[in-house]
Amino acid sequence: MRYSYQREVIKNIVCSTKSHPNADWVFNEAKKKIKNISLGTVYRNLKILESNGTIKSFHDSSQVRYDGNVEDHHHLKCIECGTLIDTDIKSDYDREKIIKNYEFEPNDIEFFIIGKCKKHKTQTTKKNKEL
Amino acid sequence: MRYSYQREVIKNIVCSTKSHPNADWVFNEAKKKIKNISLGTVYRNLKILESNGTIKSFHDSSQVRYDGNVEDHHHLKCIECGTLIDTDIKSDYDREKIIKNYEFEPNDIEFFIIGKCKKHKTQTTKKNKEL
DNA sequence: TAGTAAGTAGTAATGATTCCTATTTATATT
DNA sequence: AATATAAATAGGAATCATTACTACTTACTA
Repeated sequence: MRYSYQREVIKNIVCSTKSHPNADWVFNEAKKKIKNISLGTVYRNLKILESNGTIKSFHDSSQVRYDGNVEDHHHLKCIECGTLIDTDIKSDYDREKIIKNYEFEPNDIEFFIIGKCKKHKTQTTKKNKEL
Repeated sequence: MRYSYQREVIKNIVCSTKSHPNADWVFNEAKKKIKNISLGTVYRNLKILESNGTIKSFHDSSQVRYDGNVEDHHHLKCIECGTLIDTDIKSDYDREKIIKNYEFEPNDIEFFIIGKCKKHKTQTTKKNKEL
């Protein structure tokens, strides 16, 4: 693959944030470095970087989000503000059972814990914790 | 809420299939019963039925899919053909750890096992099973 | 240092979903 | 039963994320 400055910039943007940005956010950041970069270039390179294994992606409601952290990890998602929080949570499932019962070859999992973040959790929950 | 024949038809369509349909599929099925039903009506009623708790929804790449099975269950998703298979798999995570370490109030999880279905799994996997 | 194929900018097209509005309809009230 | 009215609908326009297209530019090769 040929070198491209645009791709280099895009990679650095995604890999230096923990904000799980979408293409549009990356595009706006990239414009700060390359005034006339095009949105199509951003989309194309995000895909290339993903297929490279340089970054990861996941679907968040109607958008694709990118993650420079390629280590195996899962996310907490706040239903109030949409914030995605990195965790070191391991999720567990019975791999052998899936292979056996469903004749399915599992490769990967998509796992999100949906709820309310620190800022948005209810008083009730806070109280319950204290009880 | 006022009765609507359109909503009744839409509910029955979603609740009588295990195909995890998107709005467009439901629309086409509904047209068989109501020739001039509009796509907007389908979208609106799917949302209503979901907020009702009558059906569930989840995001599958760029689309929303609906599920008439409201029991707690997870899905296997084939990367080759996109098929979504219902399972009775339980996924496990450390709820207390999330509350404590991340000050997060978990309500729900989204869990997909990604891989290859019976029709598309590799010979390698089949062999490995036999070893 | 020129040739060429990969990459880009800019813009048009697409596909899923939502929005808008005039018309229709379920239902509550005479 | 006839009427009023607010909710629901059909049909089409608008939106938003993403992809496709194409003429131009650029990294790399010989």
